[in-house]
Amino acid sequence: MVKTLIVVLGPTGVGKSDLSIRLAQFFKTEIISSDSRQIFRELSIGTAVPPPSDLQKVKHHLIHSHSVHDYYSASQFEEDALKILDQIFKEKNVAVLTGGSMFYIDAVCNGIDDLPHIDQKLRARLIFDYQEKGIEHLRLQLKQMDPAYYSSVDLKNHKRILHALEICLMTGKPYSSFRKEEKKERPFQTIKIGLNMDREILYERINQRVDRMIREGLEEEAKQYYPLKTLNSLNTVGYKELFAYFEGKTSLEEAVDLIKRNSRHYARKQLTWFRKDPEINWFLPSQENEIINFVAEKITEWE
RNA sequence: GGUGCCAUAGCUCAGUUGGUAGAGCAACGGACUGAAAAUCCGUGUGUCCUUGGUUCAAUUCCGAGUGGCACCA
Repeated sequence: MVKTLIVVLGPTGVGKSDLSIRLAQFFKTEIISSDSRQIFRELSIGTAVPPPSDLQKVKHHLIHSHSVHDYYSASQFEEDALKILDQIFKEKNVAVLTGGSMFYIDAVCNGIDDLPHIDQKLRARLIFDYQEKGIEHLRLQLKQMDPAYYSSVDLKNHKRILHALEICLMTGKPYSSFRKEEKKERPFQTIKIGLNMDREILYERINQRVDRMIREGLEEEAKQYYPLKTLNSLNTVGYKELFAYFEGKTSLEEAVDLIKRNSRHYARKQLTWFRKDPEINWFLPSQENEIINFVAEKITEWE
C-alpha cells in the first residue's frame, strides 16, 4: 500500500487550517503543522493557532510542541516531522502536512543536506563579530575558507555568510563541500494542494485577522514576552511591531498598521516561493469537494 | 452670489525660468539548503482635472469650465 502525504500550503490567512481539518477527517488521519512560529507553546494569538475546538477535531502535531527558548531549525523540523509521519503511517495510509513555512515544507518533501548541528556558542561569537566588525570581516574569512561558496553567495546577506563560516569553522572543511542539494528519497508519495485567492480579498482577510488578534489580546500576549524580545522566536510579525510600540518608537495605531503590512509582505513572499514549484495543484479555499475528489483520485491511481 | 487658493503616481506632496515628471509611504517582482513570520536584492506603475488659446513645442503661460478648500456676503 502506497503511503500518501497531502501537503496543504498557501499564503498566510488564506484558510489552510479549515481545509486540512476537512481532509484529515475525510481520510481519517492526523495533521502535522509546518509553521515555524505556531510550534512555540508560548505563542497563540499572534501566530493564529487554531482554536482548541478545532484542534480537538483532529489530532495535530508540532503545534505548541516546543518553547521559544529552544533552538530550532528547518533540519530539526525535517527530523521531527519524518519521525511523526513514520508513526502515523504505521496505522494509516494518508497524513496531512499543513502550514505556510516554505522552507520547512521543502525540508520534509525534498530533504536538506546533512550538516553538523550548529554550536550555539560559535554562532553567538560570530554574531558578536558581525555586530562589532561588520559584514566585510565575515566576507574576508569566508573568501579564505570557502572561495567557491564565496563566489556564489549573496554577499550582502550576513546570515548566509555567517552560516557558511560556522560550518567551515566547525568542520575544518569548506561549507560548499557539504552542499549536495540532492532531493532525498521519501517512503511516501506527496500531493501538494496550494490554496490561493484574489490578492485584494486575501489582503482584506489579513487586515481583518490582525484587528481580531488585537481584540483577542495580542497586546497582552506580546507584553508578556517582551523581556524575551531578543530571542529569534520572537523576531516575528505581530510581536516585533508591538515591542517597538512598548518602547515608544511608534503609536499603537502605527504598530497595528505595520503588523498588517508585514503580514501582507509575508503572504507575498510565500507566493513568490510557491510560484516556482510546478508540483503544486492550485485551488480556491472554497473548492473543498473538488480538492477531496482530486486527492482521492490521485491516491487511487497510485494503488 | 463674490474673492482668493488648490487640482501631478493608490496616498501625501515636490517639480519643470515652456522641451511629456520624481520623493516618501503603499504596491509589485525576485533570491533562498540548519535564524526562514528570518535575512537579502530589485521595480515608478502617470490623459500632470477638462477644454479653448498663445507657441516649433503647454503638465508648466493666458481664458473658460468642473471639482475641492478658505474667507466675505
